[in-house]
Amino acid sequence: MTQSSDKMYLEVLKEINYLIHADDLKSGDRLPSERELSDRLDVGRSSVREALRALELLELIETRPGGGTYIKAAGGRRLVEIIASFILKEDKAREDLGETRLIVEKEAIRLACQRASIEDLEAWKAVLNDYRKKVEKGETPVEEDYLFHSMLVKCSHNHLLHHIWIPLVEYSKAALEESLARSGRPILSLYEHERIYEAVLQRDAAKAVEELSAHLQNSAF
Amino acid sequence: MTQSSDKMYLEVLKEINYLIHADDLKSGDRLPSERELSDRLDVGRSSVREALRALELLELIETRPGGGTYIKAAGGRRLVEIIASFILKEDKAREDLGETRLIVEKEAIRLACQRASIEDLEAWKAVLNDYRKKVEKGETPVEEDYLFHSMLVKCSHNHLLHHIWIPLVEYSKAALEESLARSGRPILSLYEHERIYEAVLQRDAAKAVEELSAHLQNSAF
DNA sequence: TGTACGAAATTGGTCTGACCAATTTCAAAC
DNA sequence: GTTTGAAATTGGTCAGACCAATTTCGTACA
Repeated sequence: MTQSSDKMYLEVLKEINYLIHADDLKSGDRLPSERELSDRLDVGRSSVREALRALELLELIETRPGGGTYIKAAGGRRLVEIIASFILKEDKAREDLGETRLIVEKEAIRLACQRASIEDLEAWKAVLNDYRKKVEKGETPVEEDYLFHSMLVKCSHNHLLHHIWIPLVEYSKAALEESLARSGRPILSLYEHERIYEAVLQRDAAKAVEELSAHLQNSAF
Repeated sequence: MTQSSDKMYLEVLKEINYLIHADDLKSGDRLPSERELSDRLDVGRSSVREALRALELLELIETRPGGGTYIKAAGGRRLVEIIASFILKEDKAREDLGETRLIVEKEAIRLACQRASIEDLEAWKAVLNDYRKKVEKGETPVEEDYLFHSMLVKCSHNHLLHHIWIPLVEYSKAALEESLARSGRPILSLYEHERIYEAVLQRDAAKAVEELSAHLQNSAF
């Protein structure tokens, strides 16, 4: 543990990562206790905790007092909030964000046209229906809008693309809320969502991309 | 400091974030010392350190022994590596990787055709020349191949896209080495690189995408 | 007055130990 | 076999010690 110039917590992270790969640990599996890691790696418990806090913030692990430390399915939402507050102080970053989101969603919808299963499309339709109900009640469908786009990217069946997309859309949340708060925008957005959905249902990639691009532009993100 | 159900380190993160915004701190600015934060926030120094380690891993801050803690320009490379190492344990993930890399590079090269500056193109040409020299010496141009593609994505002038691309290509490194080790592949790859570069020089997006796609396919990643 | 040097102070890095709350495990009783 | 309670284990927080690295400050000298 003294062979490297890295800080202890980084060494601990490496060992944890190695352990996960060596033991083929998956989401839900339990890591050794803090004290055991401390003994095993011959470092102080504080160093172990520092490493674990870093992983916890990334939502890669979950700690339960008295229960232990568990691997978590990769999420990243809180992480995104934190990064956003540091990053989005520059105008260039905002431009790149919008552009990158468009790139990811356009490619995702192309793949969705090939790969969306019947079940996918039914789940997506349900989300669309929830959106309509919200709009009819005069409420702002922020969460439903998120879910609509999330389904879109999930229908690509490229998990990595979805992971990349999540932080992108989180950054756009504030802009989305403003957009949907504009008079008449929710019903128009619903209309656009329906056209996007129909294009994917018809497996028409060119039309889907066209409708999606128009939608994102009209949303003024 | 005892008003919330959150863990201490999360409370500390919130306060640090508040401090940064309140004092309009920028990259390079110094945060209060660990001991000062500990006093100010009425928490143990360990809790402060746990919070700082989490931010450090995100490369949002930099700590210098004896010197203090500084805000860093947002990087994110290590972050992405760590997330990827957790995500990329599944076969499906590997398929998604190749596909996602193709998506990112194709979109990047489209943007490069619009945005590459004269300086960009000169730097890229220099990389291509290094590649040629390596091949003529009979050496395997692994690093030069990486740099060629990195330049390609940088010419898009979308920093975010480049950040996303880096881990994608890191995970393709092994496959790249195998590919370039095949007899005759380096010279062929050089030829393909030149055609890609020429297309971007001509600002011909369709041709650039076509040449790039063929190249990535021939590389058999 | 300006510069150089050394000591003191400050800062981050690591470890240990104490103690508490939450959970899990284990043994005994029924 | 089930239930209950005690003991053990686990994470959470804090304090303190001590070391290495850096910064600051005071003094001496030109």
